[in-house]
Amino acid sequence: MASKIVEKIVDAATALFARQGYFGASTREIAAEADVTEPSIYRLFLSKEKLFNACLADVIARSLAPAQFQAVLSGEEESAEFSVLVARAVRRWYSSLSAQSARLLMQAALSDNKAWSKMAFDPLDKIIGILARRLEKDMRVPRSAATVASRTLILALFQFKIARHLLSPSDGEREAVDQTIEQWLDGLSPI
Amino acid sequence: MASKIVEKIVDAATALFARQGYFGASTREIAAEADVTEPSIYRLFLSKEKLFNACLADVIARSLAPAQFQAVLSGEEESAEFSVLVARAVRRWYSSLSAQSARLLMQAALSDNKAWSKMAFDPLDKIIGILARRLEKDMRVPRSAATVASRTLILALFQFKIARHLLSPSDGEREAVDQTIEQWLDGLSPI
Amino acid sequence: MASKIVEKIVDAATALFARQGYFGASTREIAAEADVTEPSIYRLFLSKEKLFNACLADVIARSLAPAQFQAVLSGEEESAEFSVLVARAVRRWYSSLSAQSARLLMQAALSDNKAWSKMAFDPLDKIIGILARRLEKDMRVPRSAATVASRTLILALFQFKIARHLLSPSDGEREAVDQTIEQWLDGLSPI
Amino acid sequence: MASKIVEKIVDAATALFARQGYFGASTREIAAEADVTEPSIYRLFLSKEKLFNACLADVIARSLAPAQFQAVLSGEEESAEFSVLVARAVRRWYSSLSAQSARLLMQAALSDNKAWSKMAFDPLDKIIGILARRLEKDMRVPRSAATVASRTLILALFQFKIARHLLSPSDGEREAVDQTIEQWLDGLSPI
DNA sequence: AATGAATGAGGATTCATTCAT
DNA sequence: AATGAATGAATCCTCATTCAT
Repeated sequence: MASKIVEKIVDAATALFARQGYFGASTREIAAEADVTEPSIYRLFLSKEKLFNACLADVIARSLAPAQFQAVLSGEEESAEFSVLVARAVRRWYSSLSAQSARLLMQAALSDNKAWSKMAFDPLDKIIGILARRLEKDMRVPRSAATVASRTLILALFQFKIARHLLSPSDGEREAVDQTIEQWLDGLSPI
Repeated sequence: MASKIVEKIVDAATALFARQGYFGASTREIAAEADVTEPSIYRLFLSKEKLFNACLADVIARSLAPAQFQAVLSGEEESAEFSVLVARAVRRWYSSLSAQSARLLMQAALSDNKAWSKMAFDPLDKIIGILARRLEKDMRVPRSAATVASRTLILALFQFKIARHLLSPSDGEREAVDQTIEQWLDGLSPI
Repeated sequence: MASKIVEKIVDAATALFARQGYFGASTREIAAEADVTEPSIYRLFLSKEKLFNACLADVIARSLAPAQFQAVLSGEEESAEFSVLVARAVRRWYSSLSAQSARLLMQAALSDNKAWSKMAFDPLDKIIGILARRLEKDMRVPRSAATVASRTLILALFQFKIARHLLSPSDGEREAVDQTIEQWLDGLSPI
Repeated sequence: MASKIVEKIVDAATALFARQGYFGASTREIAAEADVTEPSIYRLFLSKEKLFNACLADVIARSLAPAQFQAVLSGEEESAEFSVLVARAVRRWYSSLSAQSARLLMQAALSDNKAWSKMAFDPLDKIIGILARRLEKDMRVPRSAATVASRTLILALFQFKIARHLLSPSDGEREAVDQTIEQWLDGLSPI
């Protein structure tokens, strides 16, 4: 299992990068956390930058995959009501995203590295786009309004994922998110 | 004017911390950017941590001050319609917040330092609370729903401030925000 | 053919050592250049030092072999004039020495390792000695003068081999060397 | 005396670079030898490369300065015989060059860095040129022959400086060099 | 009040070498 | 015989911080 060590390193690095940022996490720390020597990291990832890249790609691949969102939205079960489908898709997207992943994405987004911030926001952008198109089609909301609405929901939830423990520490996350989605659906005004 | 140099340092440090994070910005860089020597920084701020603290406090003081938000909301001009007041307050809060400030706040929020993330989210939390209480009172929205709604708007706008150039590079920021607020007001369902 | 790989390694290592010196050339580079794995190098040469030794020995064996110089000098064709023989011997010695070999020898000569610098200069010393003895015998030049003269020619040519492209980049190497030898022969003053 | 430390570092570095080459001498060693901390080196020289550069420039400036050679050659004392002037100039040039300097120059010459090998050979080239022009003028030796002759002498002596202890360990350096120059002068054939 | 010089600790990265397989 | 993975030590260099002046 050669990939076992790759996984160990990516996991450790993701955790540390998410918590301390790119510059705050040292390769030494990462190696220690992954129970691996530093040169092993360099053999497998060549540089700290590329390791960060790998973590970012991993997080993106395993979380908010737009394709999956699309799939859930266009629902096999055509019978289901529109609002139910949307709620389900958004909820799944949200819960596929661990707090740690969200933090790593945000670290990437804030970094000086253009490629990384693009990588981080791209999936959000795609999700927003998919959702907007669906609103446009099914609720006859004008495109621009649909985009604004989608953006509001997705950005709010993304930010909430990062900040929840500070903004509503007592409430359950599940309920808070459900309420947010529901309320948002209620507010959608078909024309 | 001893405070002239304090200001220069805080400005330079804020810019660098916002862009590169706490660990990514070195005191050397900061000193160079502020056109000051490193020991001057230490004389005035004692440590890098305390300098970051000062930047954070400065940003918070000059941006999203909850007191101001409260003031605008409770409006001197009582005659004004509720929705107009809310829109105005939110818009002012949003535009008081430079992209750089938002990024610094986010850097603080993401940092391992509990005090900093608390400092960063506290004003958001306060704004959300103020807005929610107003919704409750004036629109007779139940407290819980009011909080959810307020949170959605504020978090979405905050995130948008950071990400705008990546999420809707073509649109004007002004319009996008106005639309977001308007739409949100439309969706508010009084009971 | 186990020796095929030995050869590949020695060739690659010689090239790299000649260009970058002992410390400047890494075993990794050498392995890559030789298209071989690093452990193979260690199996065959035991250490980097011993590999350098092997390269040095190889270069010495294949270039400025004093025995050959001696052979040419004492010439099978006894009839040939003395100066012709000398010119031929020196020219052959010179052209047996590639620029790369000369550089490797110089790297060895400059190294802190006494054994290596001795190894590098030994053949030069032998060539000088042989040439001097011949001058003494055939031209009745006193031993000391003969040594001085021989040393001048050999050292100049050796240095020229290393520096030619910087010292007379336009001229052909062949002509420059021939001229040098000729002129030197002309200057020899029999007593 | 801010320059005291610069001098200490350059001296230590020159010694180590001359003996062990650019890659063989570590900044740690250099710092220890100079009785200075590593960061001090970096404050003053910015990088190891630039430190080497400084050493090289220093050696060149203090040794084989062509201008000085020229001055001696064109001699204030016009009365002096040509051969005496030449001998004196060459002897001075030779003795201005410590063995350590010669080794550093050779290390530079052998390095992969084009700029360094050029820097190292440039003064030799200049000396050769000056000497050749003088031969041409005063001894009516054709230019090409003059260059060849000058090159032979200078390269031989330069190489001898590096190798003497290995090539004529018993003789005094002084005598060996004097003999070389004398013999060379004898061999010069005016036309 | 201000600065140039200094420093110990640590940063990322690569080294020569060895061990399983 | 050959290789991919591993490792401890060292590489160059920068950090936050302090000390004289």
